[in-house]
Amino acid sequence: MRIGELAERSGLSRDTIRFYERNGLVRSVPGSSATNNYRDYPEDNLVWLRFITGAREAGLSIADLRDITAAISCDMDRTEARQVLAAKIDELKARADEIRRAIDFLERARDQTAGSAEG
Amino acid sequence: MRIGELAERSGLSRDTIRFYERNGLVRSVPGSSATNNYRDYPEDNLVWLRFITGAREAGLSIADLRDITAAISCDMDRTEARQVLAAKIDELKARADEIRRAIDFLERARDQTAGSAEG
DNA sequence: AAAAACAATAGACCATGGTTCACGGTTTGG
DNA sequence: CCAAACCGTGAACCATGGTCTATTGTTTTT
Repeated sequence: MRIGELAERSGLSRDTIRFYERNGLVRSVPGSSATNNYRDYPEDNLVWLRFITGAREAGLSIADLRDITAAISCDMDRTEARQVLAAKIDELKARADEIRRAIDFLERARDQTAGSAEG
Repeated sequence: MRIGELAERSGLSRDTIRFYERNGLVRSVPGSSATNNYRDYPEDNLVWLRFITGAREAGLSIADLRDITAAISCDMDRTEARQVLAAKIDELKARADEIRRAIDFLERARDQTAGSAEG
């Protein structure tokens, strides 16, 4: 599909998709037409962009996602790929821990800010 | 304590602390000297900055933390404060969910990138 | 008392992650 | 056929979250 359709269906803007592509997060192939240089974005980009979007919300950087894309696209040998993925998984787990701590802190603070029906 | 000591003991730079202060994340009071305008940073800023640092790693923005600081500093009435805190807690929980999903995805990808001893 | 360290303020600077704009070419709908 | 919508490219622009650099004045240290 062309970029406009991908944008429409992924909910991202054309510009964001192009930005991701420039940074190695999205892959496309030359389109079939000889009269233009429109690119073709394979269907699986839809699933992929859903992951990317979630991963961005999870706090992974563009650089992180470039590495992950390379690892999953077999741009590197299996050993390296697994190392990259393991490293990002660890990063995410560390972030999850920070979040748990922050939630704890905030819940305690909220509970100390007693309700309006307090004595 | 003065900003240098706070920086030293918190592990943040003076500049970062001043930046946080400008943005309402840190509070200080005028120092006791009449000959300068050095500010005094109460001891509890140490605990507070530890939270701030963790919360930043957890993905809360400066704006989020400004709101949280205001809520916890009783700059607003209890009802509003509890609402703010509840909203930030929800935000963090949503992010935690995204992280779980991303970890799932990456672990599956890692496991499909079979080990070097594969067939 | 003079140098070195520290403080406050203001403004410039930087990286990240997009977004917008200007341009020329292509396709598509009426 | 021709305007509207689409595409690719490149560069400018923007907000966020700091960081660095003067500049000026105040302790501390020697």
